[in-house]
Amino acid sequence: MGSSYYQFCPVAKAMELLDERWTMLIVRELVTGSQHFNELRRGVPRMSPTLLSKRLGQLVRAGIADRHDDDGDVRYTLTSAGRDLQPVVEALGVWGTRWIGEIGDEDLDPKLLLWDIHRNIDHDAVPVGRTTIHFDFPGTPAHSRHWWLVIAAGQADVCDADPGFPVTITITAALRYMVRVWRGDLDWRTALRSGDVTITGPEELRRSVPQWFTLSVFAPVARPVPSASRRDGQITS
Amino acid sequence: MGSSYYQFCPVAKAMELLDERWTMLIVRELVTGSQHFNELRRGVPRMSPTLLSKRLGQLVRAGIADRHDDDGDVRYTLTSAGRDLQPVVEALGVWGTRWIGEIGDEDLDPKLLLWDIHRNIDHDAVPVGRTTIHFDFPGTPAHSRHWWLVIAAGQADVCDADPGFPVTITITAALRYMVRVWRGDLDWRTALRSGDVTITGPEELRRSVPQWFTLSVFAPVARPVPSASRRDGQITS
DNA sequence: CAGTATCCCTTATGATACTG
DNA sequence: CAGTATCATAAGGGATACTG
Repeated sequence: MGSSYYQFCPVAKAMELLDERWTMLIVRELVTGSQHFNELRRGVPRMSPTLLSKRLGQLVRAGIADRHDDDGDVRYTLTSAGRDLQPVVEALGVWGTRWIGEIGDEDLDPKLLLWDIHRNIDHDAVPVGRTTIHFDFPGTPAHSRHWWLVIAAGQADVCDADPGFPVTITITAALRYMVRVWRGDLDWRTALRSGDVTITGPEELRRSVPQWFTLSVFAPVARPVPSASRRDGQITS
Repeated sequence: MGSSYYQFCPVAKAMELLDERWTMLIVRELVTGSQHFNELRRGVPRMSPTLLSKRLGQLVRAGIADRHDDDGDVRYTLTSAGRDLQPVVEALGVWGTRWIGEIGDEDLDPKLLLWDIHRNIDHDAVPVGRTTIHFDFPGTPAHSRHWWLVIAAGQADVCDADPGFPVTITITAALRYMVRVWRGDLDWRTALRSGDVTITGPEELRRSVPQWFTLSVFAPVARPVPSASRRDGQITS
């Protein structure tokens, strides 16, 4: 539920609804456009379905989301109040981008990365016809090392098994580097020049590959100047 | 600690640090300028000192706050990362102001209201010399019905007992209405005209009283148009 | 697809009292 | 002033299996 702070301050009233674990991530997913239960789940894979269900119920009761059941086709959408949370999500993302650059190994989830990437393909930049991109993350455990992105007809599908189509382009990179590129911590040019990310395939395509992907919306956020001494860090206690 | 979401998304990384109960309220207090432990406590009176202490430690470890101990004089201040949270606090406050207009009786804490008001006196608007404002909240339990604000020499003090000075002005209102004025849900003019708030004292002063107070920073926030049907509400489950 | 049903268990938090 | 110490309770949340 999010128990009360017993304050009339609007920040407190807002946090009563929003400060529970996972809640803002679900709002983020809804802002991003996910609507179906299992679609939402993919954005918060470590959350149990029970808890997701509970949180969605809370968001509906709070007037932030609506549940539409059109004959078995259930969708969750944001209400106007929910849509108005976008600035909050953005402010959080900007802050997180600026001040939490250190990502732990446990945070590097390839499935989540592919899920993000597939939602942000620039279909106008990708060649017409079917394009199959093979991602190879050396250093990542075998079962999640290889991924395929099949792009066709303005649609993109993620596969964790070889779909069998001829591979157009292969992108090879330690998962961490690919994530850094996605987040905008590292730009394509630098990553490619240093060899931390490698693109394999026909010369004439290779150059345009970076344009196929629209990176994280937070990628363009200006990083703080690395001042004299700063302590970064997660809360560890 | 705020356990991990195991996501590289900056929103998730930010919420790992910020989504624990009370944390954003402490950040709000720090943004507002409170520094001393007991000063911070006044802003979060329902929080136990143990928990406040713990949260402050977490904020320090997270690089959001600094603890300065100058010879026993302990102060907490925001780091540059912490100061950069102001947009987040503001976005939350704006959202809360727009979408959570229904304040429960339990949220109407007169002490908190006076504490807020006293921090936001427009000393240039208040008469020179000593000004004593008596707040009377009929309907509020006897022990917290009467409050005094003593303003002098650019300083304001809150008293829950009669300080004995001659009262310059008395403001009488149900606590709820005074809170609504403070939050900007109700403007002075309307409140005075309807009689929900009454100002007693010398005619020439009465008119200027509203100018003495700078209301909540969120008071000017535009409220959403009250559309056809909307369900407001707290999470109640 | 869209959730429920259980079960367990840590831990977060509230309340209160005390200290250098 | 600036916290610690202690304690007990509730509940929040993780894991897993199951259902119409």
